[in-house]
Amino acid sequence: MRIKELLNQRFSAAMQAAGIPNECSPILALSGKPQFGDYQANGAMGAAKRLKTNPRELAQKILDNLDLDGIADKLEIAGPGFINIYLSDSFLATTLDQRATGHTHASNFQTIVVDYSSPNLAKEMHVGHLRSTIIGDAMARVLEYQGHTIIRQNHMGDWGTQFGMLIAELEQQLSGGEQAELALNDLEIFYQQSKKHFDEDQEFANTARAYVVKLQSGDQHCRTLWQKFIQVSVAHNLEIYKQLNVGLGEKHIMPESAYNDDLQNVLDDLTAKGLAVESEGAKVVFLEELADKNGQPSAMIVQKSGGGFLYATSDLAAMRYRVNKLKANRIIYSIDARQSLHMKQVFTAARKAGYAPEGVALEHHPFGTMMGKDGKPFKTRSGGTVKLADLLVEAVERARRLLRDKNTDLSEDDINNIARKVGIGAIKYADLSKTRTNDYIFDWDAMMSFEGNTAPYLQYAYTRIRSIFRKAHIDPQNFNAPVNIVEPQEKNLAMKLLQFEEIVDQVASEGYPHILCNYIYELASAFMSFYEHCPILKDDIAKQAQISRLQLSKLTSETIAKGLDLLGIEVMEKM
RNA sequence: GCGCCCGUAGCUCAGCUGGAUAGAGCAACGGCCUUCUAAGCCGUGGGUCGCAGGUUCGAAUCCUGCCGGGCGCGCCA
Repeated sequence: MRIKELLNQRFSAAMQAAGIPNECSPILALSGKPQFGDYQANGAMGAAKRLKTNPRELAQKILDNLDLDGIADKLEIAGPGFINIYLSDSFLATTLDQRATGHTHASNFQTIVVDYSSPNLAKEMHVGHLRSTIIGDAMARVLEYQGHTIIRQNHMGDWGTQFGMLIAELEQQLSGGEQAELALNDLEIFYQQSKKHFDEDQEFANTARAYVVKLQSGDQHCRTLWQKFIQVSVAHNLEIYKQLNVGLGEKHIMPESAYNDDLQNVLDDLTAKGLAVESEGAKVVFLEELADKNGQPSAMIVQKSGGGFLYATSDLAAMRYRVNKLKANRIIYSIDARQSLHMKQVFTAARKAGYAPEGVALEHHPFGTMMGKDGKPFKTRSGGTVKLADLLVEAVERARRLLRDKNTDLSEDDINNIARKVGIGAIKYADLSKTRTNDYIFDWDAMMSFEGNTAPYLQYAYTRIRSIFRKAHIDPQNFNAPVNIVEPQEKNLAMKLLQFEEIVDQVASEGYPHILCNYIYELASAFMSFYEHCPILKDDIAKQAQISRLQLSKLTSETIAKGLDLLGIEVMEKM
């Protein structure tokens, strides 16, 4: 049950009964301070302005018509017309008791395409791919949890100009007796060698250019070399996803090349509809909807003067596929904020061309850049791009060192397993916990200090609870007891527990995972405080209080684990 | 030139359709381990919310203009 929703309904009914027009919302919010109750309704003031009456009198009129029997045990009007709501302990306890093991699904199921990660296969994945990958994955998990049908789409870049260069390089190395596996052992080095040849060797460059054309027109020789390369690169990416605990696999790959045969069709269609016109030798879609102040329409090139297609074209082809074949109701693009204009263009063109009818929601979920401690884009000490694989290895290694320093009870196997979950979790959480639209500073020391708002703090809260149950020889899965709220820490924890579903709803609709992070952190903090103040297994604890506290602990552990799971972060029994 | 985003405590960040005295963490300082894991808890200090106007009962939040920073703008993806 969503408490806010319940209060909203009750207040709306009361406002209607008080003769307040429906457009006026009760404006319910959590109270910022204990002296203002648990929740507050701030709608009386706005409604009073509209009706030109006294806000406090109107608030009283709302209260006269309000039925919160068994929910709140105190209501008060404060300040200019705030209504403060004090929830009753028994209501919170009963609501927690009634909380089903499952959860409330979304009321209207949708088919949602989430386009994320989408690395370029020409090189190894680097830190620039991290945000799309983990933010998109978190969204997919959240929406899946709500019961929607989620189709993950990994729009891998396997079709650019650079592939001519890469297969020419591969051909040369293979003809020199090199094994493909060995040549492609380090994709980054391979790319650099290839680029060097391309820049320094005229003949090689010509071959490379010719190979792009041959590849795209289906030449078998080029196709075979290309597949060899793609295979290795894809395997590398899949390994990264596994390391990251990201739900992307082989079946989610829908690379650019898959749309190759449809690009001409898209262009023909755009031309037939009068959307694509010739301009300076290229085919361009001019969008008046995105015109600047001077009336200059925004231009999106869909075919180069040489005849080649661009990513705008394949994005439109992908859009048609997702709407027509995948039957998407909502399409989410987890893509860098720097591509905002491009996304706007694609969306606008897709609407005009009828590829995405109004009923299909198109959402660009942009994110900022990962910065170093110096505030400039995150690079290695020598100034190169940081490979994702290296980043993950370092995270796990740092976590392992920390575990060794802190604890000697754990076996080597335990340490390795926990270090992976802690290290990877720390990286993901550090990213997901920041507002995604802003740039953020990547700071090893901050995220690995494991203090405050970090993944390890949340994981630690979880292990503390598991430890209690181990000590009590109780299997939490089979444990169930009525909640009884006495202490303020118990109430605070109960309140937080009951907010989980509405937080998930918010993340699902708005697409900001940091809201969920903040919530889990507040929940874990509430538990830590409860843990310190409300002993559970001590001898002098009354049976009723003990089982109630065990129940609160159990619900907390489940909620933390589920919340972290929606973010793609794992928990462990000990740490 | 045009367009988008950002500016909140020393640092990193929250701040929920405009709400009450702007909140966390880190760092600093002071307490709490023979008692369920101290990766923890409790407390103290620290902010002209970039600047100036405007809208109103009320503005970090909305509008306008400046200042400062980042990014993008037809043949790369």
